[in-house]
Amino acid sequence: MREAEGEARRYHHGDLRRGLIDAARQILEADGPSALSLRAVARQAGVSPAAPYHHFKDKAELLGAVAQEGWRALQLRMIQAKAGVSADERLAALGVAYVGFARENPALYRVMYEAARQSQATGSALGDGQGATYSVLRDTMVECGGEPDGPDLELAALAAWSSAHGLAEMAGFKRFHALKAQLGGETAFFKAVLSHMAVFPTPRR
Amino acid sequence: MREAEGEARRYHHGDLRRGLIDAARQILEADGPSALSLRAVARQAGVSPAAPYHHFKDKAELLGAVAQEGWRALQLRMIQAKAGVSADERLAALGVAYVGFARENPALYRVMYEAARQSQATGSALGDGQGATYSVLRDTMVECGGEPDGPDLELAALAAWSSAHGLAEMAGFKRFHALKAQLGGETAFFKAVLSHMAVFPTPRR
DNA sequence: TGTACATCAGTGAACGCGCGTTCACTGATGTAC
DNA sequence: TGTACATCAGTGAACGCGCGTTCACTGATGTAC
Repeated sequence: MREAEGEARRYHHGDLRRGLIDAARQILEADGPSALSLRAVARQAGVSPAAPYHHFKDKAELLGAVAQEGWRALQLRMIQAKAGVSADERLAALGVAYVGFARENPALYRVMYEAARQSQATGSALGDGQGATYSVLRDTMVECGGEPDGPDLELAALAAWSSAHGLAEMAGFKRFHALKAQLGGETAFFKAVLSHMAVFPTPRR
Repeated sequence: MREAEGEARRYHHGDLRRGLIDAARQILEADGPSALSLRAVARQAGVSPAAPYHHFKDKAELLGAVAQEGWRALQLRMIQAKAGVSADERLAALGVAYVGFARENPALYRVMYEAARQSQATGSALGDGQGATYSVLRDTMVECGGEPDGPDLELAALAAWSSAHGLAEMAGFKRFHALKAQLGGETAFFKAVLSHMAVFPTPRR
């Protein structure tokens, strides 16, 4: 399908920039990162292959925008997750939120890291979504009693971030399906694994 | 350059299968996974684009072989790392070995996981290098006092595997360069981060 | 040891494909008077 | 309110490219006698 809605096709799209980013996400969800070409995005948005160039300098810039929105969404989800949770459960909540997001949007998640690596390689920080998201974790660690600005806080934050990222990537492997089922679902599974990582303290009940 | 050695060019390569896999690794090291096309591999091996088809069914099979060798190498490195190390330091040694390998061969490491995901998606287990490597970790956990075959062992092994994988992916970000330098090098850095993860017990000195 | 021949492992040209990007263009919109 | 015109946001055709794969071929190798 070329159009999401039955609306009459207009020569001017209205907000094609938005439309292109949405189209990219639809492609990611449906066919994964390898299907994400500029032409495919234009096709999905119902527009000619040249149209995107009025809104993005090149393919990299479009992908960067998609990634940036992804980081922003993850960040918001983490902020929501920690709201109203007691200090000793806050980090665990953050971890579950992080891994949950990554598992629900695996292709987008991949693109987010690809963009972060890319923007580091090219030196362009173009809206450092990864940095802002990482800050949410570090701030939370301080709230939960971490010594601010010491190497120990940084180490703990990196350990937590790594653990969550690693789990997000591993959770997709069939090898762990049985374990997941045994524990009664994704969320319980995430909690259980995270509770084995010292940086995600979970009060044992 | 088309030939690595000054040896006279022979019509028959001798062991082109080997040569192609080596060529692939050279490309990975030099230009990363995105440069890894069948044609590029043939070029690097000094052979026509059609030649690889006498040794591999298609591109996926070649990449699978490269990945398989990578998993095997990682496995050996882990086995070496744990040899002759006392039980209470064995897991930490394994973690350092794992992360070290991934950091020294980042492009190969990426291809290894790509292949693992792929072979899971297509159902073909074609030499499950990831499985064998994971087993080294799980076996080590049992040696170090884990209850065999319980869900707890599986959880701990997954937690450790995730942590190491996550750290391997994060260690490349500039964000952590200062911390790495502060701790005095890669290995010390890996040890420090891993020691924050409960599943990698490190005796504090 | 020499020769005929089957088999193996290469070649090189060609295929169709989808890609990112550019270009001259045109239809729609908004603003000045 | 109507009209001229600049600007904006599209079109569609074309570019060159590298890709994976196939094909008919040929040079090299090894085996039977």
